[in-house]
Amino acid sequence: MTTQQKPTDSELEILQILWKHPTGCTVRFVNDELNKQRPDNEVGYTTTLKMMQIMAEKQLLLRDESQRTHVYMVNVSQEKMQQSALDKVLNSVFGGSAMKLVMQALGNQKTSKEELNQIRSLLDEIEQKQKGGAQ
Amino acid sequence: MTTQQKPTDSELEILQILWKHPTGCTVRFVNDELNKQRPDNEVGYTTTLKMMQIMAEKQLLLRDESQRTHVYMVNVSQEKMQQSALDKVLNSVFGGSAMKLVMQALGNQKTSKEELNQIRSLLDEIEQKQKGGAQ
DNA sequence: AAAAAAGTACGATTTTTTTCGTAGTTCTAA
DNA sequence: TTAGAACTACGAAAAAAATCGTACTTTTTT
Repeated sequence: MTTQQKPTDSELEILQILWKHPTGCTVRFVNDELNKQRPDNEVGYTTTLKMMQIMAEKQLLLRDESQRTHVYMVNVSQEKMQQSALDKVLNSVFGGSAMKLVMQALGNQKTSKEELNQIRSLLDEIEQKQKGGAQ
Repeated sequence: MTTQQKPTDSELEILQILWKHPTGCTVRFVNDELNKQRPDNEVGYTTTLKMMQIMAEKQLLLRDESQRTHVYMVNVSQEKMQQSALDKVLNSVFGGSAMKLVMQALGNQKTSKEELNQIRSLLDEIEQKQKGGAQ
């Protein structure tokens, strides 16, 4: 039943922009942002348009057509996508071990003391939940 | 600098098997494993063969042709691939925040108490390194 | 030693993803 | 009120990835 939403890489690129602007964006805006990020290898307006139309078909986006200039809004939660992307990486390169993934992510990133503590808090929280929460 | 190796999804599927058998595998073996994992949607022998040949060209694999039945060995470290896969996810869905990634990974996975402690140790270690290590 | 089995090579097809041109519409400004 | 700018729709080309068929060679079996 899990209707595996599986955005492609360039869909993801677009989604990212939309997530930052949850109130909705025009194609023009997204296209500009996109090309800001990749000043080499620019992409044409109609390319982005087509992309977003397809994404709307797939229900990844919603489209407000009440104005001439359509406004698109993201229709999938970032969390959900994060989780599914994570799952994929987990299974494809970490052999399913979340631990290893976390270790690697922590090990190779510069993480501030503050962030480290934040993670510690999370660990405590998880442990609490497991203790009390039962089952 | 980093000659970004970027295996495709099905290349990754093959790499995974090879990582589990670092001494080398025949095409036949890999193909069988592959189809074990996806009993629906099986893939033909020559498909896998072709795939692995291409991967050898790309230097993802090494090939021992001394025997008639060629033996392939993985030629990229799992760590490197893990890191690059992680980077990709990091940038494509987590807006570059390793923290968020870790939090999400920990939050949504069942993590044993032992593992949690293991992570705590890692945190300590990182902190130590940052304190003393300097430079 | 002939037939069958197991391999490799390689071109070609199919499928998926990305990109864009063109046509037609609506809005804007001179 | 007309030229140009900004949009959308849509088909289709281009590029990338995945799959397979066929021909040919070497082993194995009988």
